[in-house]
Amino acid sequence: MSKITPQRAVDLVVEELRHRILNGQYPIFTRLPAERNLSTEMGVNRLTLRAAISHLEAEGLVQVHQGQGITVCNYQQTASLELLQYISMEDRISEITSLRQLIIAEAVSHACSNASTTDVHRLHSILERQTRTIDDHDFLKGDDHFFNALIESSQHFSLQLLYNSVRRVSSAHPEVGQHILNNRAQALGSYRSLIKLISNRDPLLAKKTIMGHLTASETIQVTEILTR
Amino acid sequence: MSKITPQRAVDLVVEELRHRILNGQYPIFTRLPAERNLSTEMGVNRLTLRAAISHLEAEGLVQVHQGQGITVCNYQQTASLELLQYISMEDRISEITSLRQLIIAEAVSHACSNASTTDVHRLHSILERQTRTIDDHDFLKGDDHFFNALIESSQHFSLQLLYNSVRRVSSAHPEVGQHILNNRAQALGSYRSLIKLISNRDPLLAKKTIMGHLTASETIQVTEILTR
DNA sequence: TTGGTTCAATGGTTGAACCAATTTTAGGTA
DNA sequence: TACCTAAAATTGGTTCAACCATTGAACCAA
Repeated sequence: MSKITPQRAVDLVVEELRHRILNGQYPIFTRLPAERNLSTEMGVNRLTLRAAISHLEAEGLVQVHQGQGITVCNYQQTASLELLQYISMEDRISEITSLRQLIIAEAVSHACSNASTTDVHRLHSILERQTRTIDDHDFLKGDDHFFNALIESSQHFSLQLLYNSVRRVSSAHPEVGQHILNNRAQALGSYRSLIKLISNRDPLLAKKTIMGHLTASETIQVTEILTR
Repeated sequence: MSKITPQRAVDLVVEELRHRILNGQYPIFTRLPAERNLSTEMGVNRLTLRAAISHLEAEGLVQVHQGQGITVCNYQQTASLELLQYISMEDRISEITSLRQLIIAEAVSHACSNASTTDVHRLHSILERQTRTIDDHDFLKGDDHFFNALIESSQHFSLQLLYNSVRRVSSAHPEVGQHILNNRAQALGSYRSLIKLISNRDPLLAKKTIMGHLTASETIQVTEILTR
């Protein structure tokens, strides 16, 4: 059960400022109001505002220079994937799902080389549990669990970190989760397929299969693997 | 010319704490010393320490709960790619280069559909300039410039953000840049190839070419395109 | 044992003050 | 007028001391 902690003042300030920046209220390369003015306007102490600025700095949204002020970054070139959590994706949902696909393909490919038999068993047991999961929320948690386990078994640290961002972005945009729920059967099928591909231990074939770049003969081969 | 600003106290604290966390001096799931003690130990005011904590929180390294303390996150599951800037990559350099490759493949594929003729001209002119660039540092800047332009022309916002992280990680690890410099001719050749693939406007073929997943007939086709 | 109260520890916030870097302004000089 | 310089104003950086809010543990009473 998640605890509902009333947000800290600093969090509210972070959200408000982020919102203003992403809305263009504080355009790129312009300066924010001076700390003293901004803190007064937002009804918090200057130090609270500064903690918020420190946070936004870490997100790549602003840059601070003593004596010069706080400048809005061209975040398209400074921010990271984390930014997607906070912007409306609308027609860009496909960007995330395709990115996710890309990551999975790469992860499975590496898992073919690096996954232990324990890893494979773990994936099987998660799949098993998912099969019996009815509740929507639980299913999404299980789905995340599966892919986390998959990526862990690839032993690819960079992919793991990348997937962390994708996961957060996904959960910030309910459409992504809904898409999974709308295709449960397909999801369960893909779990099974991915596990089989990993068990087959052919990195290149796995990648091609997931990305759909197969030749005719490869297609036959894969069909055989998946129906085995 | 980059200005050498003496680091702020808060930056030094951020670096020190990050170092302690990544070194395991503050193990995962354990609590940091209380703010009052930690700030005293580090010789800064509690508020300066708090600004640093706010930064580390944004990086996904710690979690703060009032009355409970500051807890070190299991950053393998909470941090983003940005973390790679701060850890020794050693044998993981290939992870970054392959990730970069993956991004480029996806970007070129999208550029095939979305790049304007202006974009292509721009890529040509960057390539032109790179050909005449001698200085190592300038070459790396041009290289970055080229791929930035490439990814911009893909009009894939998520990829752009992702590439931002990869760029920062790369420049944090000199080996990556050195690898490029050691293969200049190859780099220039790949620029040329990528431009041609984009001009050819075949997303799937471009992707397969870059990822090396080609059939015999496709190989012939690509050879023809690249020598055109 | 259960339930509530108290208390100590910890983070959250505030106000005022002063330091440091930068920009702007005012004045003077050529 | 044009340019340089020094003073002043602006802006972020840091510190101190105090108090608020939440949490967990210890304690006590039913």
